[in-house]
Amino acid sequence: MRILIADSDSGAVSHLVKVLGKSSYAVDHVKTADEALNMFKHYEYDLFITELVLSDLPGEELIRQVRRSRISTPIMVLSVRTDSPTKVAAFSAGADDYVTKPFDMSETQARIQALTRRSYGIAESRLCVGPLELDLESRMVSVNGHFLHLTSKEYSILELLLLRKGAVLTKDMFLNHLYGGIDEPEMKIIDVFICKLRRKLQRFGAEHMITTVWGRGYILQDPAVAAGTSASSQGFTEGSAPLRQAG
Amino acid sequence: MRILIADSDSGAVSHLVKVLGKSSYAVDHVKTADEALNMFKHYEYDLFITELVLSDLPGEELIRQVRRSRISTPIMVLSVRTDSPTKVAAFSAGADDYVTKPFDMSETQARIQALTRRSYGIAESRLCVGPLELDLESRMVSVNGHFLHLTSKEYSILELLLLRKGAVLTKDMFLNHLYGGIDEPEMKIIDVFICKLRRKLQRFGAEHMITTVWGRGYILQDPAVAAGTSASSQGFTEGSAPLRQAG
DNA sequence: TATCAGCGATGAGAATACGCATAATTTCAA
DNA sequence: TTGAAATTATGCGTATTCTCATCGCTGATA
Repeated sequence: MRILIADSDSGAVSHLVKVLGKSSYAVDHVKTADEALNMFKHYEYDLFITELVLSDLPGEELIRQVRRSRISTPIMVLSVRTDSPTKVAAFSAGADDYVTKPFDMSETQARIQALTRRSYGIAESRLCVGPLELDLESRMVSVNGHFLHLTSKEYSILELLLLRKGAVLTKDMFLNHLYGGIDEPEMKIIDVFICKLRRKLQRFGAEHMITTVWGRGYILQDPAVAAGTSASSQGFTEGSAPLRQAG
Repeated sequence: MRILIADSDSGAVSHLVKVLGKSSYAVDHVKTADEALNMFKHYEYDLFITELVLSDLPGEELIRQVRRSRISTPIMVLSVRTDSPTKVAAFSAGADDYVTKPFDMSETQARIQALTRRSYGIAESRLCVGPLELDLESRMVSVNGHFLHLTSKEYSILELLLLRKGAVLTKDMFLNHLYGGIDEPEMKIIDVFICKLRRKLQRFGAEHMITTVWGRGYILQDPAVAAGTSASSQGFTEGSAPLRQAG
């Protein structure tokens, strides 16, 4: 899960950055609107958190520019200003949430969670596919009722697979989901993690859930459902369900 | 835009109902969780606003039940409770926003707008022509319900054909779609892929879908529909239509 | 009808991607 | 600081796909 934070102040926000980092969010932290816009040019984010007062541009204008660039990433505003007109202006510029400083850490985390899952069109924090269950909040993963011990990266990969189940995900997408803009490792590690994930899933009887799509990437499917199709190596249900929940 | 509000208290909320009604939202107002669940059975909403304290069920439990019914409508909680654990619990049950009473009307309206505007514009990822179906997300292709195993390039070609169905596509277009200008192989390769595609489609009864336009390129059509229509649809017509089916 | 360019089909070698093991490096808690 | 776990890098055998050369055929044109 990838977050961009634009904030010049280094107080409570830097604490937030740390907390999020430890929750295995990939956080990029910039100090100016210009830097933020630049990051948006190169990377995709699941959430953008911004101050309203940045040195080079009013935050509200920044939000407007982001939206004008057709970036639909959810935006959370963090600000000391509590007056209603300011809030309304932020929302109408394109913000999705507004949190006033000083903020309560756990509430803010909950809001961040709500915004990120919503950006995938998902309403619940528990995701299921066949025998596999993943809870976005507690980061617990179970297969047929057995809880798996996943490392942070393994979890992140499985998380993305579940958030976008039924879609082919390229290694680029995984890299983007797992790492901050700078110093991404080589693409080849993704298949190492996939390999490890598969083995852990298999240990409790969840085989053939992660399918390789040659030359493209990987896709997560319920093997029980996919089994119905004979001729192809990668089956899928006939007349299958809509891939995205309305939201 | 359709909104369901569950609230037993008739003070500020009834004012909200009025205001929203005037803003051309269609608002249904119920007083109990039971009524709310009943409404969800019969109607679809773009937003659900609920109190946390309802006479028959804790609001948090109501949210959970809604989510369990696979209803992914955004949920806003309105409550007098301001403590962080309560908020976190609401979010984790599946809420998308939490507003404390007494609430500021204009801010709340802005939040409502932020929640509802996201429900627009969900892209359709499935393309169909006759017996042929292609899903852009999962890259699955089926013919008469049989799933095909296509290689990466084969898929890309079929994808372009479907995205621009009914139009003549030149080999240049295919090359550009497949290689994006860098390291392009010989143009002849397109023939090869088209040939392989045709054979795979044929295997499951989809014949004559990809038609050759001599000297120009290829076109995808539903054979059942195209039977009557000659290929005058492209503005490329030079006398009689030079169409030929491969055998 | 002759001629020529475009198309269909095939198969084999080249190129590429993948799975997995293992090794090297980093991180983090004790 | 040290040791264990996690992360990253590398290497290689295997599997799959891509590409090209080739040949026979088709349609356009004069």
